[in-house]
Amino acid sequence: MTKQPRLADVARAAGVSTATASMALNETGGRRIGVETRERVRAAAAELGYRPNTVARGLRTRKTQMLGFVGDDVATTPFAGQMIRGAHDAARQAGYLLLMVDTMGDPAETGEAIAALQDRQIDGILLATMYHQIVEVPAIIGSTPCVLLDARTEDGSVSSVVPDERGGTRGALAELSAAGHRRIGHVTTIDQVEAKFLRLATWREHLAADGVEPDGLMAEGTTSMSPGGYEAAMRLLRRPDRPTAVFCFNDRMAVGVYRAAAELGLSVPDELSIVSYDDQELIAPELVPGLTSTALPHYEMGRWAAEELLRRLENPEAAPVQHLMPCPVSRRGSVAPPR
Amino acid sequence: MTKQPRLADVARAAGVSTATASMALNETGGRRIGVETRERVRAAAAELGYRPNTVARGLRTRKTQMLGFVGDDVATTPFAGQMIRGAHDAARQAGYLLLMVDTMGDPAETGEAIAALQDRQIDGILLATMYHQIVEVPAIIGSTPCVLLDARTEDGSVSSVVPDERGGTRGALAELSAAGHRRIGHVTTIDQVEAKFLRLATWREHLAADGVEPDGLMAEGTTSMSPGGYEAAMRLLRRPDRPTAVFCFNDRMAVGVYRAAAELGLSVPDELSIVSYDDQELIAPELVPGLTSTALPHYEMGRWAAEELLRRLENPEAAPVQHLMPCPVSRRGSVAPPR
DNA sequence: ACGAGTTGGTTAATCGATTAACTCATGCAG
DNA sequence: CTGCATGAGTTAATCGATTAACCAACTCGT
Repeated sequence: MTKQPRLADVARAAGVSTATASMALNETGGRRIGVETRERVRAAAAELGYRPNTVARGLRTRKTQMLGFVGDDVATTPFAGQMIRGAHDAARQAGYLLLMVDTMGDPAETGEAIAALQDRQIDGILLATMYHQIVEVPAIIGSTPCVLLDARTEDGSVSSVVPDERGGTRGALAELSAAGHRRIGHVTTIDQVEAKFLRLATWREHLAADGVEPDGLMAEGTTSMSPGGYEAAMRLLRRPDRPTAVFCFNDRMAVGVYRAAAELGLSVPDELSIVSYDDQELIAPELVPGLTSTALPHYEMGRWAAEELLRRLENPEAAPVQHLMPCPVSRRGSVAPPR
Repeated sequence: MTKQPRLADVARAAGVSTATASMALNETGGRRIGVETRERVRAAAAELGYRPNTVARGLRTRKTQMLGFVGDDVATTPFAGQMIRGAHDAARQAGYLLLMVDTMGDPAETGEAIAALQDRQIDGILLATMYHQIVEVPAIIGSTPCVLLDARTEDGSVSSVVPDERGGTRGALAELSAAGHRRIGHVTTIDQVEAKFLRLATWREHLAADGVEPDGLMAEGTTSMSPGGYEAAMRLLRRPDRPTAVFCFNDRMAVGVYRAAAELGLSVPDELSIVSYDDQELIAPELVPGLTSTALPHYEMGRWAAEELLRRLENPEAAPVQHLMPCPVSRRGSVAPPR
């Protein structure tokens, strides 16, 4: 295979200068280039199979058509893939590619990662965390356009997208209320994370709006099937005044709740309705009965973040946007009217 | 913040030419640069916070310190993350970054992805598939160095790494044999994939070596908990001469086998031992009892592939290597001696 | 028929490094 | 005292595009 043709080769083949060739191919330079010439250049480029060298172009224009994706743990969470994919799809549609770095949650590593990306002249950075949290943007990011994914800053100085936890929680609880439940329990995590606070607060509000006292209706555990979800559910369900339905912090804990219910002889959903959060592919649809669960919109968040970043590249002066992505409920068989 | 310093700025600050500055910083050009000068340049660079512009360097050297990672489905499989992470870690350690593209399994898209990566002058390409298969390398790849990840070619003309399915299967079966099982059933998938063929063949060999007839000991189903694993297991376990142990194609199907066993009143592991493949984080350790399962070494394969690719960049003439990555067994509670 | 606009290009500078080729002392053998 | 290494840098070309600044030839309005 001979060497890749350069712009100069195309220009020569079309009998014009490289300047003309460049302008013809890029539709740039206004009305300068005649229709017939443009066609000739196009034909020559197609004939030679010319592909512009993005590195050379990048050097001149300072734009590389690459976006940096910095994640704090790409591998171990099952959600990461969807976030990356969303960002990837949006980027690719616009002709951009994603340059990925995983920092394993190490702040020093994050700084180096951002620097490494900047060295490569990426056009912008997506800063992703693997669960919803409040972060500070590293100073090194400087004036590089940046959007936060599944995270936000305290002051809202940077565009960001996070799941609408309150809306998602209301959606899950609405499933229970619609079925007639009032005494709705909550099995939550001991981890002090943003998602916990928001889901817990929304659950409290929901009960309050319904005139129900939350005392004795909440139990905490580690974020795990067992002992976390299981033991918390046991504490909740062994009470004489046990709830008729439970809202779980997430699907993994919900597995423990199923187990506890089975052990106590409570059939789901007839004697105990269950709703949850996360809608994990390997869990929610596979439980018997299927678990009604609110999905975290990772794909959509990834997509939105990349689109927002691209928008900011066009228009760097636009005010930052804090976006709440809706969390849709996947309705399955774990909800029924209370007995 | 003022503009990034260029090499020329460093050179001026150190009172030398850019050529000298470049050679001093890169340890290149042999003994040309005096010790004292080198130090002076180094100090100036550090002082100014100089970082070389990789785009400019790439244009000149035709090396971008970037590797392309082309996956056929980055998002939907839970394994992808580990593969990416392995490749990422190896690349990063060597100063490389990963440029990712997901083709969603579309061959046309794959071609475009490779072209897009080549336009960006990536130094090499990792071609990953999300499950072990035999592929052809797209012609467009030309002379770009390339390593296959979780795939191989028919003719072995390209370096590749795939899981050692036979070794992994022998490992799983050895757990059962060591416990004293001889009539070992196999629940496998109807999908005609490489993994199925290899695991099935190895299981047959294992039985043959033990003088056991495989008739009636195998059942197929879709690759799912239910109906796949469940129904296949039911067919196998309802027979009067049912096996005392089952080797499952993967963890998802094993969940169905657990369910079938429970339904038939067979306790695991006392009345039925179970081993499986994949060792999925959300499944194998969470079942009760924990499922003994052979892990697919995705992280290690990703790492090996990137390392091999980097080796080939150094030495493009080296003969291609077909690597089999060992699959270690995670021992849990699902195996006991037959009654 | 002359200056002012268009049209449709071309020339050459530039982006920021790397590196081949050259220069200029010095040292030293013969 | 000539001539050839050797050491330590410098000059300038180069990678492959983009684009600001020019330029020549026409078209018109007055």
